[in-house]
Order: sequence, then structure tokens, then C-alpha cells
Amino acid sequence: MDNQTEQDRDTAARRRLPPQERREQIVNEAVRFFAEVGLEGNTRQLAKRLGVTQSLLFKYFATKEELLEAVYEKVYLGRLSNDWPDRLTDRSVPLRTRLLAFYTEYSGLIFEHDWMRIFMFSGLAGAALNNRYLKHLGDVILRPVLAETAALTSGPTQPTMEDLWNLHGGIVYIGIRTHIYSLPAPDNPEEVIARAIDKYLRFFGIPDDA
Amino acid sequence: MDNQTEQDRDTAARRRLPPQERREQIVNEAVRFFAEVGLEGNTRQLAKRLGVTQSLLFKYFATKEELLEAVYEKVYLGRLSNDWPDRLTDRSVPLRTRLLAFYTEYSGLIFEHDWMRIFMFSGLAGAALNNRYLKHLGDVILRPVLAETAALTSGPTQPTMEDLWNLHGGIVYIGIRTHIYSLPAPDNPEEVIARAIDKYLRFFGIPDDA
DNA sequence: ACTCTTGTTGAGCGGATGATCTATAAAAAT
DNA sequence: ATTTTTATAGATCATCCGCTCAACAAGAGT
Repeated sequence: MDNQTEQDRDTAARRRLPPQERREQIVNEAVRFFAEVGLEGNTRQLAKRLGVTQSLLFKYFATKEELLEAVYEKVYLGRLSNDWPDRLTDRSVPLRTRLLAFYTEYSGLIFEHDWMRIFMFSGLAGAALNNRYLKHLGDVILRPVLAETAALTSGPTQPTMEDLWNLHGGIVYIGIRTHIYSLPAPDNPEEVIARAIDKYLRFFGIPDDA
Repeated sequence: MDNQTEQDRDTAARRRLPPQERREQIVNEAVRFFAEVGLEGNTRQLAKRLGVTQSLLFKYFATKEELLEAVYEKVYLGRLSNDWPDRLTDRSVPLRTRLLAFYTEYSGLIFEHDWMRIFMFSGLAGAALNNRYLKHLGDVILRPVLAETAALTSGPTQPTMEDLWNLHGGIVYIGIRTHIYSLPAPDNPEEVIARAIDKYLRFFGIPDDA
């Protein structure tokens, strides 16, 4: 009767973990927690979800702000693989194929509940990392693609950065709809993405195999 | 020395306003306030910005939640004029012109700091009004436009609702970039919008004057 | 000028929140 | 086994938050 397993006991036995492991555990749960309730979620609730005392959190992070920065780092870091500039400018592959590869992989990485929401929460809060991330995206992804597109444009209208933000925004909006506005997700996002790319390319008269 | 004007005095004289007027004043400032700091902004700060005691707020709104609902109502209401379904399906006007008219007018209404941010905050909070608004938008704007597009489509690919959400998202993302991510706004949004619409129409082989 | 109504204030309650401090016990070192 | 180290728990503080209430005074009616 009282030898129930540790997992389902509310007052779990004190488990002593190596600091690095515990820290990681905290950050992982914090990501899920703050993504759900927002950055103003309170530390007691988070501690409860971890099955740990609230005061313990402050042994690993001096302030809540510091914990939030660990959350940002965890979420933002490594989301934009830095081999994309090269892959997106590899002209041995058709531009359409390159764009398709990027956006299917990228959407697979970001069309995810926690990322989408923390990105939006931190954006609204004016977090520096958010702004820096988007500027970075513009520089290392969109601008190169602009150059690639311009090189292949046949018609009179030249592409601009705004065209790329439009392409990007239209695709990202899929994730916003589903994870922030709680609207039903499209059955096959990859097909939707492909069509968005095709609208873009066709507007500048770029054939699929160029 | 002590006969300074009422405006710049910190401890302003007690001003008694007709309830309706005061209520409106509170809601107006609340919209600006919550748009700035988020829906969890505290009532004391709001009261200070109004030059009024915090307790006064609770004479006009029983709870903070009630005040927030007044804010939602103020912000959401009348944003989607209900003559748009008719205007968007008026086939005496080219589809491109109709879309252009809608999105220039609509973007003029929503590319605005307070709206954009409160819409996003309330979306993240899972507010019912947010979800209802977007479903409504899909029903009375996007779906009719889908039908109009389908009627004019010449090529083999038929438009879907996802194409419309893509068009819509790409345009709305302009506002998101500027008011939520604090990125520089395009010089002339109308031109960007026009190009987004043209990408959409051209993809389905619809001429400008159809 | 006086009264009456009620919009407004100021003080304050109960609970929540971020953060601190000391005692305890789990794991590592011997 | 015993000691040492330190991760963890529990109690607690200072402050802040939504909200209440009694007292006051601005403006309308007479």
C-alpha cells in the first residue's frame, strides 16, 4: 500500500541528480511550461511539474530572467543550420529543389508547438534574441535566395527582399495558424509549401528545372 | 507656484466624469496599455497612466477579466466590415481589383500596433474571440474568394483554401514583422500587397482584367 | 446657498510571486 | 563503515497583485 512506485507518488522521494543533468531537466520542462502558459508563468507551478521544490530552481538559475534566457537559448539555438547558405546557392541543383529542401526541412523544425509559441512570446516581449534571429534569417537565407532568384529571373519584374519575406511569411503562417491560433493544420504541409514556392518562382518566370 | 495647470500636475485634482465617458477613456487607454505590456499588465500601472486610482477601475469593471473583454470587444469589433462578401463577389469588377481593394483597406485597418499585438496576445492566450474571428474570416472572406478564383481558373490546378490562407498569411505577415518582431516596415505596403495578389492570380492563370 | 447623488479616493485585506536561508539527506570520497 | 560534500526540501521574507470598503467631494437639482 505504501510501497507504490516513485513515479506516481505525489511526494516523490528526494532524488539527487548530477547538476548538469538536473539543469537540463529543468530547462527542458521550462520550455514546455512557458510555451504553454507564457513567459509570465510562475516558478512554483513549473517546480510542481518537475516534481521538485521551487527553491531548487534558484540554485540553478539566480533569477527567473536567467532561466528564461536558458529557455531562449535552448529553443533558438541550432534552429538555423549554418550549411544552408551554401546549399541554397548550389547552382548544380535547380532553385526550386533547393527551396523545397530548405522549407520542408525548416518547417519540420519550426512547425512545432513549443518553438512557435516561445518564438512568438519572446517576440512580443521584445527579446533581443528574437530580433537577432530574424535579422540573421534575412541575411543568411532570404538575401542569398534573392540573389539566386534575380540571377534566374527572365521577365521584367525583379525580385525584392519583400518578395522573399512574403514567401517566407506565407509559409510560416501555416505554423502560426496551427500552434498559436489553434486552427486545424493542413493535411500535408509539404504540398502547401511546394505550391507557395511555385507561386513565387512562376511570378518571376523561373522554370522548375532552372 | 502652486497654480500650475491640471495637466502637468502629478497629483491631479479629482475630476468627476460622466460614467460613460470615463468608461470609454479607461477602455481606450487599456487597449494601448495591454497592447504594449501584454494581457498580464497590472491594473495599478494602467490606473497610473490614466491619472486615476486603481480602485476606480473596479467600479467600471467588476474584474480585470471583464476589462479585458471590453478591450477585446473594442479591438475586434467592426474590423471586418460585413459588406465585403458582396464586394468580393461582385463580378462586374475584375477579381484583381476586388482583391486589391480588400487587402489595401483591410491592411490599413489591421497594420496597426495595438490591433496586431492584442490580436496576437489574445491568440496565444486562447481567447475564444480570436478563434471565432479567424473562422469568420475564413468563411466570409477567404471562401468566397476561393469560389471566385475557381470560377476564373484556366489551368489544370484548382485553388484550395490553403492557397487562400497562404495569400492571406503572406500579407498579414507584413504586419507581424513590423509590430510584433519590430522589424522595419516596407516602404509601401500596398505595392507589396499588390505583388502578393499577382503571384496568387498568375499561379492560377487569371488575367488582371478577369 | 443648500442638499443629494454618486464618481472618486485612500487605506488595506488575502493571496500569490520571486527570491533567501538553514536544516537535511543522498551520493561520493576515504 | 565513516566522513565529506552538496543537491534538495521546507519555512519564510518582501513585495506585488486583484479586489473591497468606508469616507470624501464634484457636480446636478432645487
